[in-house]
Amino acid sequence: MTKPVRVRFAPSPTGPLHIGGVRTALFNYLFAKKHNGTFVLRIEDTDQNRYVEGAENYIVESLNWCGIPFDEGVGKNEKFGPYRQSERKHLYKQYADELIAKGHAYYAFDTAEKLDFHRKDHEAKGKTFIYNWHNRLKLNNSLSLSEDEVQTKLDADEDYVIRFKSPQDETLHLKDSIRGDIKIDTNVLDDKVLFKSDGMPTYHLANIVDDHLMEISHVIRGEEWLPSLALHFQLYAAFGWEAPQFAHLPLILKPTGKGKLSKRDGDKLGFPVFPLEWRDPKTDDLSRGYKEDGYFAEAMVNFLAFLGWNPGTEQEIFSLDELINAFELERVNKAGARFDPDKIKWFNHHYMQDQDNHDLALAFQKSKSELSQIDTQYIEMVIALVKERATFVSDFWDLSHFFFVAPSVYDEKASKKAIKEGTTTILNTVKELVDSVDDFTVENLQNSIKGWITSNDIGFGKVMMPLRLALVGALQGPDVFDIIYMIGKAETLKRIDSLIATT
RNA sequence: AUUCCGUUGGUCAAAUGGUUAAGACGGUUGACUUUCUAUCAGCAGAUGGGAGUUCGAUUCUCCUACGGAAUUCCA
Repeated sequence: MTKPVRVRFAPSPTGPLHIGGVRTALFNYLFAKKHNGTFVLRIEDTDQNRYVEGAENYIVESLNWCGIPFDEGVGKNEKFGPYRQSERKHLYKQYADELIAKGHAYYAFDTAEKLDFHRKDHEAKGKTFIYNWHNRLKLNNSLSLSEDEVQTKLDADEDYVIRFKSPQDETLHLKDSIRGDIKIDTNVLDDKVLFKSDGMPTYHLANIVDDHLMEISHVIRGEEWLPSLALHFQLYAAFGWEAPQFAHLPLILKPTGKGKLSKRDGDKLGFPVFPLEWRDPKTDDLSRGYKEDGYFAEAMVNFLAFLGWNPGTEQEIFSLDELINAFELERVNKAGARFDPDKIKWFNHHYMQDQDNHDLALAFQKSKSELSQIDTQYIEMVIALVKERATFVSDFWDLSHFFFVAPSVYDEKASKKAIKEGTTTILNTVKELVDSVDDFTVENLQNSIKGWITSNDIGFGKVMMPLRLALVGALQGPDVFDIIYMIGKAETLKRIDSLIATT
């Protein structure tokens, strides 16, 4: 008796998909998979003016990179195709006509300029202009004009739009899975345009027709659509169709300041808002992407899943499968969530630890010309040592350059802290000790040097700090003995000599 | 201006009509008898305000404040 779950993600190709869109897609995907349903991608390109070259392809690639590919859509399992609304253009007019025939819609001949004038005029008087029962008889449409006049205009090929006839004095009861019941007084609704004079439907009509034709069972979309819900409900009723269930996701807000996260915030605030980088075909501006910035798709997905949803347990790290399993629409929050760039870094650091060292080594090697001649296996061992401190592959060089190149300068502060009276003598002894270790292992090195320190009661700091400075050039990095072992005896002795030479 | 939605520490957030209101990020302190951006441990920090219902409200209702969204022949 329950219908199969079919959800859709329906972006318009007006630019790159931003992080809020990715989250909407993700929640749709999770919901679909959880219920063995189908995740549909539909391209809502009814506004030809805003069409951007490459945006559609970008959307598809982004979903793929995130690991949440669509099951059905453009170029894939086209059972209900086509999936671009521009290619479905011929479908919509008949539905608009049907509404006119049923008395739910009407022709309107008012020009955009005229309406604009009315809006401004009302605004100047502190009122809001609403095209509805209140004033539609004073305007230029098939309700105010005689049948002959209307026919004459239509015959003369005059521009017209088709508007929904919003009822007077009714109370609508809307249902939203996340927000519960919402009551709306129809008197505040306006007669929305359903069909534009350019022959294309508006979002509202196309959306309802397509969701119906594609047998969408649940509409999961952003909260910015909530004000349109009343219209959409009425449209389903006017057609006599069963409406899908609606769920409006909370907005994603800017990390600081006011308002929802917008496409321009990213470069302004220093973090990406797009999954992949995007070059604007018109301006040639490049916007950063999570992928190129070194984020792992799993980390981004995990983070995004927690923006507006949580499992109610203390678990925070979720694989995609675990998310599918745990996801429930009922646990989605109502309030908008602020985007936190720090938290996604934390997720990335976590996922970094799970990455394969060999893969990381290859990525690291590719990113740094200094490493091109170095044995990948050596790089892999280095990564094993520094990974726990890394959030991105791009962190590796700062964390590990001394495994590949001897320090050329010594950090000033560190030198002050590490080099004291007697340091030269100590370093000379360390050299002898290192030199005398025949079986060159971390353990033997440790036993030798630590043993010497303890038995002579010298103090670890006095030895370890200058030694570290000699090897690294600063007071940082992994265990000193690991470093010695990795760079080898000869290089170690050389570096100690270099430091002694400066004192 | 109007309509709708929302409001738990700086941020993400849990929980309940009834003891000290979880946890995470960030912050901070300490430990790791060598560093640290890592790790571990500790600490600080919250139910916007006002009424009402109730024995009791952060939880339910109303008002208010604040925030957000929408009011396009954009989606």
